[in-house]
Amino acid sequence: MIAKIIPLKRLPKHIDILDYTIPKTLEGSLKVGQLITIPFRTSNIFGLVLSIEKNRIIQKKLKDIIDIVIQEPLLEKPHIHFLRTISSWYGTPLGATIKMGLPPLQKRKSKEIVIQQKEKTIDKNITQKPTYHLYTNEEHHKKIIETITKGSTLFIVPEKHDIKEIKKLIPTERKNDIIVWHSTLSTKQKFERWMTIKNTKHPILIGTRGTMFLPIENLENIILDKEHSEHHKHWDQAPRFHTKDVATLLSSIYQSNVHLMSFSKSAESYFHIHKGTYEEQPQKNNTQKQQPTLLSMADERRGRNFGVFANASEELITTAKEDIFVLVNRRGFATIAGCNACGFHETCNTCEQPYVFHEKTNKLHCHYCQTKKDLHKTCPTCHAPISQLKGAGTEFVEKEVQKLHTNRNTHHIVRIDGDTLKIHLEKDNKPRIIIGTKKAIPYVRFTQTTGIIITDIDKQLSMPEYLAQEQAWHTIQTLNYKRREDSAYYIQTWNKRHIVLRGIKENDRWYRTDLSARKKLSYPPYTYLVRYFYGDEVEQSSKKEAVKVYNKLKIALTTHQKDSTITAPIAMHPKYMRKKYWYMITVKLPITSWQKDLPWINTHIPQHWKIDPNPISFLSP
DNA sequence: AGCACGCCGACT
DNA sequence: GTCGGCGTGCTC
Repeated sequence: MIAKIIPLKRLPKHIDILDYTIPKTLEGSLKVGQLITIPFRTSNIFGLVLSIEKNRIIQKKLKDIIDIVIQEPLLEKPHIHFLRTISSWYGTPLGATIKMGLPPLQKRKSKEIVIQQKEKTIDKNITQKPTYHLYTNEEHHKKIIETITKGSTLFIVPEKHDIKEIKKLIPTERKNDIIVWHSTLSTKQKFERWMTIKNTKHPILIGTRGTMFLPIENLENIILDKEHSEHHKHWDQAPRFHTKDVATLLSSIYQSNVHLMSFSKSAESYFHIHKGTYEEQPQKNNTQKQQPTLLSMADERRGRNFGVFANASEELITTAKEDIFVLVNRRGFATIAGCNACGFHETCNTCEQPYVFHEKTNKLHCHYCQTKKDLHKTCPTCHAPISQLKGAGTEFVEKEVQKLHTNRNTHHIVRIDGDTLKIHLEKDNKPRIIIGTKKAIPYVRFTQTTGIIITDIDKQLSMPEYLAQEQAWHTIQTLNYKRREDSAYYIQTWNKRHIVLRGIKENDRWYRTDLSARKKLSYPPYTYLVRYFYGDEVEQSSKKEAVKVYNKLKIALTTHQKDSTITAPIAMHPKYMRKKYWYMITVKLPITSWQKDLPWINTHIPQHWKIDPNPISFLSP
């Protein structure tokens, strides 16, 4: 008798399943899903039993399985099937993917794994449509959670700090079933919690995206909260998955109900609700909070105000009795040195990213390839003096706030952005003015914040990304959701008539416009997008490789008559990153068949390429 | 990926 | 005759 074994070791994709002979002594006790030890090359390693085959002719000499580590299988068959699908979608080696569903394994510690046998429940065999819940306040949010938290439930939140908020909303009688999971747990905690999950009948698992790989059998409900958030995508490293795609797969395997919820509906969900692929839970008459006030910067200039803040914003800052939050866009767009006369701005020669001006060194910095350059005094094209372009960064805005507060000392003025390494907040009762990027939002005390200002929404709105508008929309809605009812909320803009800003008054307007633009360009949600990218130290080699794979893929797609389109290789943005030049190819698959098309296309992609299905960015990694 | 194997050139 | 450097190919 032989067995197919998945070696639990980081190995290349093509050696994911190996055959071993089953020694007579283990014949009766070997089971699918068991953790075993196998000889591999010169040492013994862990392996997982994938299948047992009784009548197969053995062609070549195979090695014997050494021993069974734990009698009770670590993973159930459906869970192995789930992880194999993940491996085929995201091109991750099977052994490494299986490990995502297992506890941290150490040779000595593995003896401590104790698994109680659980009785099997009968499959329901009906998969319902995903249900959508839009909530307008935390009370409403809590009510929804109370009605759907039945049996074993998986809560996926976009970020770690969202976990404690959900914990508060779980009905009291179910609080004992809560198990929290996130990537920063220690090895010991992960080990213990993995066993608790395995041995709890109806757990309520709350965690970030990695929680979806844990072994919850008979999963009844999958809930994705803040469904609009870009943090639902694991873009960082392989497998580059989106929680929505993984949730759909889980629900098809366990026949679980999928619930999507948010206070700000994603365009994708809007599309699915109207198409009927999602069922929207009817809204009770929940009062909507008043939307933000738009402040036209063009009008301010006409009124001879040339500052960063509109007059109303300035008044808010100078008269504040409690906290104020000033949201400024990302640093990269902050202090770009350029010419106000002709629009010239300095870009890095290697990666084509705009340079960022740093006052400390008085030089231009490229934060992608770490190069520095002296600042031109005058514009090389039109000889006008070079200045810092409008749309100031957090540092600059902080200085402006300090100016407004000279000799006052009523507030702590705190800057929180991607550069701030340690966030230091004084514990005293003195009010704060926080100047920060989106990263600062979790540190804002919304119950004592009486004013919110977004200084430069325009930069976000004009980014060359198909999701840029949507992200701006959700940022606006997030602050509106979190803010105190009686607080002031200002958005400064140069373009009051921008479609996103018009959407503030006519809710559906932005959704419809943005979706029709996406339809014209065959972008998601009308197609399923997959990006493949490749990096090389030599730019020409990277480009050549991309062209080669593109041609190969194009032939494969046409000969197999796949209903998919492919775009010619383009440089990524930034194209030089981590000492490599990056090129990419994108493929658009039909939304009805991507699940089976994706693994097929992946087989045409060479080893060292990165596979990124359902990306949140079109140009950037 | 990581390791063994083998081919070849240099050196005791 | 032996040591070691690196290119090739396999892992059950």
